[in-house]
Amino acid sequence: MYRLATRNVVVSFPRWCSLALLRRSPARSFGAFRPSLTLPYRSRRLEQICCFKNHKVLRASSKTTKKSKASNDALNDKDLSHLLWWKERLEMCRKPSTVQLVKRLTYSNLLGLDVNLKNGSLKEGTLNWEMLQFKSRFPREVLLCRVGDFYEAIGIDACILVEYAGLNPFGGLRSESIPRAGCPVINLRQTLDDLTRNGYSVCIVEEVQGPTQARTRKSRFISGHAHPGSPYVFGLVGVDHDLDFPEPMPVVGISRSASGYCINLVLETMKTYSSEDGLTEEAIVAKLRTCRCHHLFLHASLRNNSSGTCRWGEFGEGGLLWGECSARQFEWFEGNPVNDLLLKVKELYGLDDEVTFRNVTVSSENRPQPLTLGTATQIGAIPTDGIPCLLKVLLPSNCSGLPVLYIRDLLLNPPAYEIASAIQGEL
DNA sequence: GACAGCGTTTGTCTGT
DNA sequence: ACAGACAAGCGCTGTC
Repeated sequence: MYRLATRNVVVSFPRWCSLALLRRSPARSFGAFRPSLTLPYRSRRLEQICCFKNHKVLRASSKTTKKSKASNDALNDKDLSHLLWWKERLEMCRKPSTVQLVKRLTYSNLLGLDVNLKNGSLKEGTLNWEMLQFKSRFPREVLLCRVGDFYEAIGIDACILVEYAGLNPFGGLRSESIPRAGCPVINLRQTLDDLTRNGYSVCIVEEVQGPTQARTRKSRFISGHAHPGSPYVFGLVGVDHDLDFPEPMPVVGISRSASGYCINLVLETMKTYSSEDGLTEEAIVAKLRTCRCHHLFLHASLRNNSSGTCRWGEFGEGGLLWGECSARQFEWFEGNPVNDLLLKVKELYGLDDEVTFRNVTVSSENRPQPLTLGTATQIGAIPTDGIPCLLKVLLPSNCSGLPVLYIRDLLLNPPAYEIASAIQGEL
């Protein structure tokens, strides 16, 4: 018995390692992304890792331990950062059924599958293994895999589906199987809307249509992605049905420069980016509050305040921006505020390094400064309790959608005088 | 190896 | 009118 346990300790080390590292994650952390977990750091945690008791692993047979090892071989530092990212999101799940499902996860592979549970096999050639390959290509997207008349998700993705798409777990909560959930093909649009509305990107895997040889699985391929502000199109647009394209949601990066605060907006769908520098803290908070962003990245330069404490938000400076950001999900990034943000976007959307983004920054010469938060609030350009909404007064009651956003954007970011005159002339 | 059973959602059918 | 069974396609599991 002792020999078996000892053997499990050695063989299962990678799994324990990842689990122990994940357990160090604080209960509440604003920066979802952490720099790579370095090897020296791993060494320092070795003692804790070896003392970490996982009775489930100790109970496992040598056969299942072998399965665990197989699923861990490919787990690297980057995968760990992705798993940390998912773990933080899963900790926010509140539905009782989701909470129960999350307990069945192990963070030893990108899908969070416990290979010791029923249907948890990651053996090469199985559907789970194939889904893991797809997941590793887009680790921060929810993976929906077409299986017959359903789109199915397993592990972490199934938990997200249950929490945000209102689906029921496969086999209910009594099942001793891995978390699984799915929606019928006809409900894909609704499910994608639910996920993207909650800020998640989705990777959709289709199966090749047509007959297959007996006792062989269908071939599958990634047919597309759905992002917040960028709908999934493949197979959803019919001859008699128009797809409603929402306003694109940018990835936003905020940094500090010698001339003030800087905001960089990247639109993946358009492959464009724009930068605005020299903003006051109030102006950048106003921009943040009026911009629905897909992902928010904060540059390390924000942490180096003039007090020299490296504690952002302390002693007032940056406090307003900190208050705005701390209520949101964000990640820290370092390096060049533009180039490294673009790298993050490529990583996020699974784009090749060769993909280029066009700079569409509009020159701020001869252009009025954008409204500060205080002004925008007082005139009712930003919805505020007790202050009438200016846009509702200016525009007809039946006016909604893009026109409202356009006018609001004009108010918050006044164009150059000649452009403003031209717009006035047209009206 | 062959085969039955199971299962996400939802519309349809059947029985009470 | 209502409740329950069933089907859809696929892959996995368990049994023989």
